[in-house]
Order: sequence, then structure tokens, then C-alpha cells
Amino acid sequence: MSRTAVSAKDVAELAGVSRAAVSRCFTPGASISPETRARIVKAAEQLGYQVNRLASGLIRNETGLVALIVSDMATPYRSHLLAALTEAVQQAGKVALLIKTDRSDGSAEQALRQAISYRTDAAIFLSGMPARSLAETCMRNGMRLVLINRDEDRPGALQVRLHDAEAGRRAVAVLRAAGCRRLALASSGVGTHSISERERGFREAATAAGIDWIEERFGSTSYQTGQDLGMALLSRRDRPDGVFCATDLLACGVMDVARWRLGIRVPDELSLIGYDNIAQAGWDSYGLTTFSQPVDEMAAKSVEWLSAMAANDDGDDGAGTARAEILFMPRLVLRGSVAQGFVPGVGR
Amino acid sequence: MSRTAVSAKDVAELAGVSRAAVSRCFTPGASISPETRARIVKAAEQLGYQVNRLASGLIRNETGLVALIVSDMATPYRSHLLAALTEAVQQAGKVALLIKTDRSDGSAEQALRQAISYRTDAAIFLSGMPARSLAETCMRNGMRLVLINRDEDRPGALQVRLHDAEAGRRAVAVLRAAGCRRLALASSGVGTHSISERERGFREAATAAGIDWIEERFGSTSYQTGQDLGMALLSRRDRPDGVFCATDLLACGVMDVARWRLGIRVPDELSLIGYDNIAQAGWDSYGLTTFSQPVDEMAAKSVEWLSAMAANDDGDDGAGTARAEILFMPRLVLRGSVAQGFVPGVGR
DNA sequence: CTGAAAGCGCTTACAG
DNA sequence: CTGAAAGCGCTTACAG
Repeated sequence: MSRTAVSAKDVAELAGVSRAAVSRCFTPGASISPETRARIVKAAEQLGYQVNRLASGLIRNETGLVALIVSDMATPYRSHLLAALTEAVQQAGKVALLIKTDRSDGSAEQALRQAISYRTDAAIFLSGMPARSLAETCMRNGMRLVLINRDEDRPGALQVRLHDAEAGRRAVAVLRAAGCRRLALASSGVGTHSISERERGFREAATAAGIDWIEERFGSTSYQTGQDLGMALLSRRDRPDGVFCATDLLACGVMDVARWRLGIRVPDELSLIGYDNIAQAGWDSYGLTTFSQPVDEMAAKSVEWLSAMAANDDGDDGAGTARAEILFMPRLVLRGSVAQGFVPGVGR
Repeated sequence: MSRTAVSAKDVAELAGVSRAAVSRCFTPGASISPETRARIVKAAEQLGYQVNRLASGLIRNETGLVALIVSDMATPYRSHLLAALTEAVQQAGKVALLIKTDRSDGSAEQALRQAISYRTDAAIFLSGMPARSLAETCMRNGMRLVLINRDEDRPGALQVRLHDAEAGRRAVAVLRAAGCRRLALASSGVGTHSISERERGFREAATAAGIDWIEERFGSTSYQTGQDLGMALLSRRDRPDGVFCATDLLACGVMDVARWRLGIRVPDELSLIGYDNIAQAGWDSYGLTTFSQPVDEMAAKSVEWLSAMAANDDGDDGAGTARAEILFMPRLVLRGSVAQGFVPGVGR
């Protein structure tokens, strides 16, 4: 009853070859004769041998591990993005190390340190942001960094982001085209870059159009906050008839308060637009007009970049301070939560 | 521009001690003088040293890695369970290796092989089930197995499950007490053990009460399937007035079809009960009466068991074929989706 | 194509 | 308490 798994030595003995041969058998492109390979494969199967990635990672300086660093992972949007990334990582033959963070100070640093201790080939941040110095240490050591929807820049890291301001602008255009007279902006108080950008776009467009609007911003990006925002915005005398919510979760909360607590009909009396296109936005109860993030594509491109950088490493000496950024355009998804009217085409 | 992170050797040199001393400094309980420790800690901080868990895992035969094996991870219930497990794993000082499976053949095996190749200390299955022989190999090698809501038994593994049949029985009691005359069971066709148990409990109780019921079972456990089930059940002439759905996602679909497509009022004309208590069940649009799984507790207990087993290892020689099982009772959460009536207390 | 040998970064008896 | 040495399971020049 050995406490330790079968090793290359066991396989080598059974197959009557050297340990080096066993290693070559499982190293793509290594020189080995078909016959020895066959013998080794057979022995390996018989013994249930799996190459020890810890040992190989140690020596090859490539673990096949990619850290996924995230908070609020049970949330619809985050879990969707997380699933897409996990899938992409696995498709690339790697495996995901999942590290949960929270809003506490140093949480992102601690997560990144965990990643370092396992020598992950890369770390992908879905939330939070590591201090510049630590990030630099990582990259100097050959770890790749991907920042998804993160505000600050980290030279050498890949930034994957969306044109959020444009979404805010389009929201105004859609609401106006629907005939809304009094607009509102409902947002959380987290002050994330991508959320601030959505707000900025909204304000810009509203200002440019010379129309008035009100706004409420507080709380986290939750359904509950959405309800509170809805209450605050919709129980006023001069209540708005068109609201852009910074996320779908907020929009669901606003819509539910409107319908079930204040008796306001959607979209007849209130048009609503969200952002993220979570699954619930497509459910019959919501039918929410929203902006969709190309989550699968974002995940695929991130992992593609990782592989490209790894290939690069063989060549140059890792100057790699080039600014890498991929910008996606959120796609408007029209559903029933916005009153009928002329819907503007693409662009402004 | 070294491609490799700082090692214990670097720290030892800077601190003027041996590499062994550095190792002891970061090994809890190792004998080291306060002065050397202080020197080493300082040097380590200065250099940004992180113990290489790959190397230590190799030698200590304990990687600190726990594999979480799951499918449909973006689903509300799964993502919640996944988050709870990740949290629990981190609380215990370990880190989660996330492996996504699908319904294809051998997917669970492949996932487990990945776990083996990284020598994870344990693997927790949230979905799927590895072949008996592979599971045994794992456990012989000291890897712990936890099966959450899985049907089959794997000697030596921890089974974490819920008393699903009881939930089915209670659902019938609640619907009858609400005055429902014609019951229905809406379930997916996946035939998972836990879902079959919910069905079994429902049928048993309905039979025992001598009342009639209809049922529909097909598709996956999705909102979409819920809509289809709702259409099938509720467009009949003799449509039911009380439906137990095997999951909340199904229930949401059924409710939406009832309300928005068939104009059936909930709960006046139709009482609905789900299972899982996903976040959406608590949203105003649904207010779904359902059964809650104690997800956090399930996660905590699973990880606790892992730690206990690890402690055990030092002592005995890993006979460990004892049957380990933890059974939780789903908790009824009453909301507005069931018509008012006498609500039975605990038990039948 | 193949094997013996060195080495990745660590831990852990073993002496002192 | 401390260091020198052996060894975890692998990969990879280096000879042959």
C-alpha cells in the first residue's frame, strides 16, 4: 500500500528501458523509436502511470497551471466568464487554479502570491488588481498577466476590455428613440473602471442631447442594490420613464421593484436597459434590453495571447514591455424592456 | 532578467545561512532560533521569496491542491456550491484546482487523471463520477475523494448527500395543504440520483395519500426545459394546480410560461415548488417556495473531513475503507408561490 | 535512438 | 539549533 503514485522508474523497469526513455515517450517531439514507445505506453497503461506535473513543472519551468483570480464568483456574469476561461484554459491543454478574492485590502496580492508559489504560467484577473511592484516581479519571472475589465495598466500585461462608454451612449440613444422624456442612471457605488465608463458614456450622451437626467449610485452590484436603487428613483414625484442600469443584476432589481412594489408597468411606463446580458435577462419575467459582453471570445483571446507569448519566449529575451490590449464592443441585445419606438441603427 | 523566480538558495545567501535553515523557517514547527528566523524572514521579504509549492509538494507528498470537478459551472446552484467549496478550501490553507467536465464519456476519468498528474491531495466531485478502478487507484495513492450528491458509492470516499426523497414527500404535503387538487411532477430527463430521489419521494407521498398526479420528464435541468415542461403540463385540459419541480431553474421556467404565455396566475391558479433555493428563487418575480441545500455547511464539512483524514494518515496505515457519509436535510423555504392554506409543521 | 548523469527547488533524517 | 547530504520525480544536454 504505497502512499505514493507510480513513477517513471516503475514504468521503466516494467518496460525494460531507462527512465529517460519514459520521459521522452511523454514529451512531444522527443526522439524515440516507435517500438520503445509502444512498450512504454503499454507498461504505463498497465500501471496507470501519469507524468508528475509537479516534477516536470519544476524542471521545465512551465507548470501548465493558469491562475484565475476572481471575487463574487457565484454571480451570473462572473460565473459565466469564469466558466468560459476555464474552458479556454483546458482547451489549450492547461488547467485552472481557482483563487477567490474579496474586497479586503491585499486580497489580490495574496492571491497572486498563491499563484507564484505554484509557479503558474499565468494569472488572469477577473477582479481586483495587484500592486504594480508585485506584478512586475511576476512578469520578470516569466509569469504572464491578463487583466479583464481592469482599470489600471500594468506594462507587459494583456488588457482585455470593453468599450463601456459607448454602451452608455447607446443606452441614451435607445431610450430617447423609445420616447423617454426623463432619463435616469442607476449604478452601484463600487466605482469600478468599467462601471464608471458606462456612467460616463451615459452622462456624455445625455449632456450632448441637451436632456435632463437624474442618477443614483450606491451599494454593491447586486439584485438587492437594484431594488434599493429602484425604490429611490421610482418613488419620486418626477420619476423617470427611462433608466439605464450599470449591470443586469441591478436592472432586475429595479424592474422587480417597479412591477411588484410600485405597480409601474414595464415598458409602458418605464423603459429599462441593463448591461452584461446574464441568463436572467433573457428570461420571460425580465426580457431585458441589455449589452452583451462577448465572454467566450474574450476568454479565447486571452488564452490565445498566453500561448503566443509562451511561444515568443523561446525567441527573444523577454523585453515584452509592449502594451497589449484587446478591446471589444458590447453588443446591444434588444428585448421587451424598452418601449417600442424608432430604434437607431448601429453607431450613434 | 532571470526567467525563474527567487529560490531558497538566494535567500540563504543573502541571510548568510544554509538552504536547510530557510526551509525550516517556513516549515511550521521546525526547530529554528528566533534570530535566524528573523534574518531569513527579512531576506525573504527583500527578495520577494515564495516557497516553491511544486518542489515542496514533490518531497512532502502533499501539494495543498484540491481538485474541484464540475460541469455546468455557470449555473446558479453549481456556481454557488463551487464558490462555497473554493472558500472552504482556501480557509483550510489549500488551493482549488478547477476542472470542468461535460457529459461526454470518460470526462470524469480525464478530469481525475488531471488531478492525479498534479498530485492533488483530494478531488471533490460536484458532477460526474469516476470509474471504480480509477477511484481506487487514487485512494491507494493517498488521494482523498469526496462525492457531493453522487449516486454510486466508492469505498473510502466521503459521500455528501441530501435527503432528497424527504423533500419530494414534503412537497406533496405542502401542495395538498395549500388545497391543490391535481398535482404534477416536472423533472428533467437527466436521471441523476438526487433528482430521481426527489421524484421517488413525490410519487411515494402522492400514492400514499391516494391522490392522482401527472408527470413530465425530459431535457436537461435548465430554465429552457422548465418552459417546455410548463408548456406540456399546463396546456392540457385537465391542467394541474400544484407542481413540484425537481430544481428551481425548472420551476422558474414553468412559472414564467404559466404567467407570461398562458396567463395562469401564481399562486391563485397554480402553486409551485422548486428545489435548490437559488438566488433567483428569492427575487420578487419568482418568490418561489423551495428547498434549500445547506451549501456552505456541505462545503465546510467536506473540507473538514479532508483535514481529518490527512491527520489520520500519520497514524494508521490507511486501511480507510470505512464508509463515510454525511447526510443533510433540505430545508423548506416558504415563499409566495404556493397558495395560502394550512402549512404542515416539520415531518409528514 | 538510447542511457548515465546532472540538476530543478525543496525537505528531512543525520551528525555535530 | 544548524549544516552537509540524500532524495522526491522529472527533463535534458552529453556521449555513444
